[in-house]
Amino acid sequence: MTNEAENKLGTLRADPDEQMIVDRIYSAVMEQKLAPRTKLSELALCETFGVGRMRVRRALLLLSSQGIVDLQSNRGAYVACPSADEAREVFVARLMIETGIVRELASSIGENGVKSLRAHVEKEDVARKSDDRTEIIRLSGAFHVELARCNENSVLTRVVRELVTRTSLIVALFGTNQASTCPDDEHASIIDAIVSRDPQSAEEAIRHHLLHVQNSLDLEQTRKAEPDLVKILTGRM
Amino acid sequence: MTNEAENKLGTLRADPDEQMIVDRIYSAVMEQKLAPRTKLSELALCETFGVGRMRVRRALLLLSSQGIVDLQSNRGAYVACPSADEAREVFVARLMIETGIVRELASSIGENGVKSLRAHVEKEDVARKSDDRTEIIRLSGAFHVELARCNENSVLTRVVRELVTRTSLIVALFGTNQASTCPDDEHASIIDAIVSRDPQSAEEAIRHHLLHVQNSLDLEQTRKAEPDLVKILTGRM
DNA sequence: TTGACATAAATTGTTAACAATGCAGAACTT
DNA sequence: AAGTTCTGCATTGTTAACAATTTATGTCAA
Repeated sequence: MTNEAENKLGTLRADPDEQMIVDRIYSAVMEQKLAPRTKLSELALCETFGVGRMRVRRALLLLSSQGIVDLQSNRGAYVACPSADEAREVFVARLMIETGIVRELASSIGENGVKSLRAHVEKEDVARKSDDRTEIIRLSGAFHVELARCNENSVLTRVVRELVTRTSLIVALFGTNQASTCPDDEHASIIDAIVSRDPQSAEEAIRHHLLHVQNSLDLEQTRKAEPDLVKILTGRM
Repeated sequence: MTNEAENKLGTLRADPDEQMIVDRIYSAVMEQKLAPRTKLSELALCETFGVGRMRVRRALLLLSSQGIVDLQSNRGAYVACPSADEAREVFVARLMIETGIVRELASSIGENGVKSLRAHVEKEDVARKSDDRTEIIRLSGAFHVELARCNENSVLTRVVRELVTRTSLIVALFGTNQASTCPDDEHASIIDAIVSRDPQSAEEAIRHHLLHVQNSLDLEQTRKAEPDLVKILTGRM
C-alpha cells in the first residue's frame, strides 16, 4: 500500500532480473557484505545471477548513477570508495533532509507510521539479542529509510535510501573499531520525540543521532585502504 | 573549481558522447523544448547525436533512473509525465531541501557565492528584457541549482538538479496560462535575505517562492493531456 | 634479484545481425 | 459503415561475435 507509489519509478519499468541484481548488490552493500573497492566483474555477476551480460551492465550503470558503484573505463566496475569530502557531503545532506523529515513527521505521522517504526525497532532489538551482526547493520540503516517512507513521499524515500547506502560504504571505510552501528536507544528516542508531536526535539534527536554516527568515524586521517597496504608490503620486502 | 568535486559522480565515469546526450535531453526538458509524453525513438536519437544505439540506450536508462524519461517495455522511451501525486511529492521535497539549503547559506555563504548568484539574477534580467522566453525558463530553474551549488555539496546539488528538472515537466503539464516562470524579484529577495545573514527570513523567502510556483499550478484538475484529445477526436467522428 | 620489455590471457567495449513485440493499414465479414 | 482479423512494417530487445584495452605471465639483460 504504502510503497505502491514508491515503486513507480523504482521497479515498474525494469525487468525483474535487472531490479533483482540492483537490489541484491544494494542490500549487500547495506549489510557491509560488499566492501568498498570490491571488483564486480561482469562474468562473475552473470554466473551469480544467471543472466546475460547486457542485464549486468545495465544494473551496474544504474548503481553507478547512484554512487554505489564506480565504473572505470576498460577496467571494470568496483564498489564505490567515497572520499572523506564525499563522506562529509553525505552527512551534511542527511542532516538537512532527515531533520526535515522528522520535523514533518512530528506533525503529520499517522497510526500506521508509528506502528511500523515501533515494529522496526523491535526487530532491531531481536537482532541485537541474537547477535546477528549482519541483520543489525541492515536494520540500522533501514530504520532511516523507514522514517522517510512514513512521509509517504517516494522522492524523499529514494534520496534517503541512496544516502543511507552510501553511508554504509563510508562507515566501512572510515569507521573506527567501536560503534559501527547505531546505538539502539537513539532510534527509540527519535520515535518518542515524533509521537510526542514535538518537531523541535525530534529534530534534535535525529541530529544528535546522525552527529553521533559521524563522530564515530575518522574522516580526518587516511581511510582504511589497500593502497597503504601495498606500500607496507613492498616496504617490508 | 567549484564543480570539480561535483562532476566526480556526474561525468568522470561516462564517455563524452553519453554525457552529452543526457545533458542535451536534460537541458531540453528544462527549457520546456521537450514536452511530456514526447516519444524519444532510438533511431531518431542515434541520428541526432550521431552515435550508436548502445549509447542512446544507456543515456535513456540513466534519464529514466532520474524520473525524466519513462521507459516502456517494447514500446520505447517517452519524456516522463508526472502524476499530480508525484508533483506534490516533488514540491514537498523541494520545500524541505531548499529551505535547508538557504538556511545554511545564510550562515555560510562566501563572497564568490553571492557574486555568482547576483550574476545569475542579472542574466535573468537580461533575458527578460530580450523577451528570450527559452532562456528565461532555463535560468529560472538554473537559479535553484545555483543556490544548491553555493553550498559546495555535490550530493545536494545533484538532488536539486533532478527535482528542478522534474518541476519543468510538472509546470508543462499542470501550469496555467499565466505565471509559468518564476517572478524575477523573488529570486533577488532570496539572495537579499541570505546576504543579510538571516536564516529565518531566507527560509521564508524561498518557501514563499516555491509555494508561489506551486500555487500557479492546477494540480487538482486533470492535467493537460493528449488522451483527452484523442477522445475528443474520436468522439467527433 | 630487479627491471624492462614482449607476449598471451582475460576482461571490457562495440557492433551487427537476429528475435520478438507492438503498430498501422488492408482486406474481410456482418 | 463499423468492427474484426490478418498481414506487413517499424521499433525495440537480445544475443553473439568481434575489437580494443588492460592485466598477467614469461623472458631476457643488467
